[in-house]
Amino acid sequence: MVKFTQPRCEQCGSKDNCLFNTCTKDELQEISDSKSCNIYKKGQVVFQEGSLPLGIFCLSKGMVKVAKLGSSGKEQILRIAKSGDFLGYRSLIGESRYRASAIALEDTIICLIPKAEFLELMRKNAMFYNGMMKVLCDVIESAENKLTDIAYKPVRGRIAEALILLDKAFDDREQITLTREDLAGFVGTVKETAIRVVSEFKHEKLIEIDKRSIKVINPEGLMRISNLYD
Amino acid sequence: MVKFTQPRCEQCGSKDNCLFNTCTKDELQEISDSKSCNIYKKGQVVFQEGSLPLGIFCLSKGMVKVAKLGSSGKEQILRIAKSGDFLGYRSLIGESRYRASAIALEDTIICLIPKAEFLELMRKNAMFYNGMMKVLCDVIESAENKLTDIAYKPVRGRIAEALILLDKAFDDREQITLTREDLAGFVGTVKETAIRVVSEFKHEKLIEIDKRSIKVINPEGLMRISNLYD
DNA sequence: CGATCACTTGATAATCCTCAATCCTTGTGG
DNA sequence: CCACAAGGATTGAGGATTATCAAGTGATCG
Repeated sequence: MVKFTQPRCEQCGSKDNCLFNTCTKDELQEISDSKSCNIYKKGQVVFQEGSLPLGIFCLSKGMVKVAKLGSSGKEQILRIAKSGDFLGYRSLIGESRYRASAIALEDTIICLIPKAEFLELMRKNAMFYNGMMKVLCDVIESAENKLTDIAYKPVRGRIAEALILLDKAFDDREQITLTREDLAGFVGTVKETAIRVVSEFKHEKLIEIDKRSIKVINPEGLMRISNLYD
Repeated sequence: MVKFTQPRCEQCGSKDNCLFNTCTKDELQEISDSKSCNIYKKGQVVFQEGSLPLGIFCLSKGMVKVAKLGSSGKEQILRIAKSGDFLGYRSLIGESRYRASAIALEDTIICLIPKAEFLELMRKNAMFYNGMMKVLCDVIESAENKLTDIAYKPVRGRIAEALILLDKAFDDREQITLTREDLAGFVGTVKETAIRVVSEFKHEKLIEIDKRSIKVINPEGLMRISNLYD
């Protein structure tokens, strides 16, 4: 275990694209004082489907997949969280166990804000409360879109769409560094099928492959494929 | 058009299983004064995907499907709302257009509470605000479950699961009166496939069919089939 | 430099969709 | 009250899509 000084929200590199930007200086200080931060290595589990939430996680640096186990042990990735995003709020607010697991896609820094502190903040800060509500609405929207896509859009269209989404999500890296298996889990198919489609896209010059990472070079083309089935 | 006296929340048959049960007498009166109610006949559209929300709908009597259009015009049913349920809150709170349509499954009575009134209520009544938040969390949970099921659980398992869910949703009727096409839309398949599976379940004595409606007679058996693929 | 993990490819098979034809139920107008 | 129209339910055949299984190859890392 690396020695590591607990970072404070005030200095956090993600403080601007985080809902905590609705907080006052005092509130931020209180959060900083009460939270506890951790380094999670690639592949490490942040929280596990079925366990009880003790607070909410705030992703300071890195990327995390939020996934559920589906039939025959296949993993459905619900969303990919980036720095500044919260994790585990649904279970905390909904007062239930985690319905999905969170797993680091790379080495990350994640802080845990205790439940009491988070609820207190929601009570006190209306902007924060409203912001959380908007976040919940966005999550609903994207889940329902994904649901509809998986139901009726063929894999080819879903992967085209996913690559466009991921291209935006990974914008600071210029490349999508997801495993083929994770990409498959993201669109609800299996590794082999994902590989075949990705390989098609490469031949069609819609993407380029550098080692394992994918670089989108023709987003319009992907968009067209995605919308072919609308 | 039938003449029809505007019902008031205080007398609404669904007032107990409605979030408005967190409201004070005064608040309820204010809502009643500001809302406008309507009869929607079976098949009638309550609101349309893509249009702008003017308020939230409260379902006083009847059942409504909330559905999105998927690829090649297929309809994905996101959820089925019952009396006491709200409709259209996601778009209102998320400040977006409707991402799905709501269509009456039978003759219904639905009230429209103006946006301003609803937002005012959220501001004033913390219990109501909290209740809405819980509702949003529940919607996320069920959307994500459905998403995962559609991704990896075969149709047979999905229909078994849906019949159990619908059996509860339709509890006051003892029968599930969905069209086969709606059932198909609910689980993300096509009419013919749904028909075949339903017919299998009938032969396996898990359900009975009376005219068009489905009656679950062996929920455990359906549950077993649903979980076969977990 | 072996070993592990990710990626790739091909053959095969299961699942599910599409299309087309037909039947049954329900409601409606004469 | 009956005939007919319309919509829903059903069935079968055929085919497309996607999953599964097996057998590799290439990359990465201690």
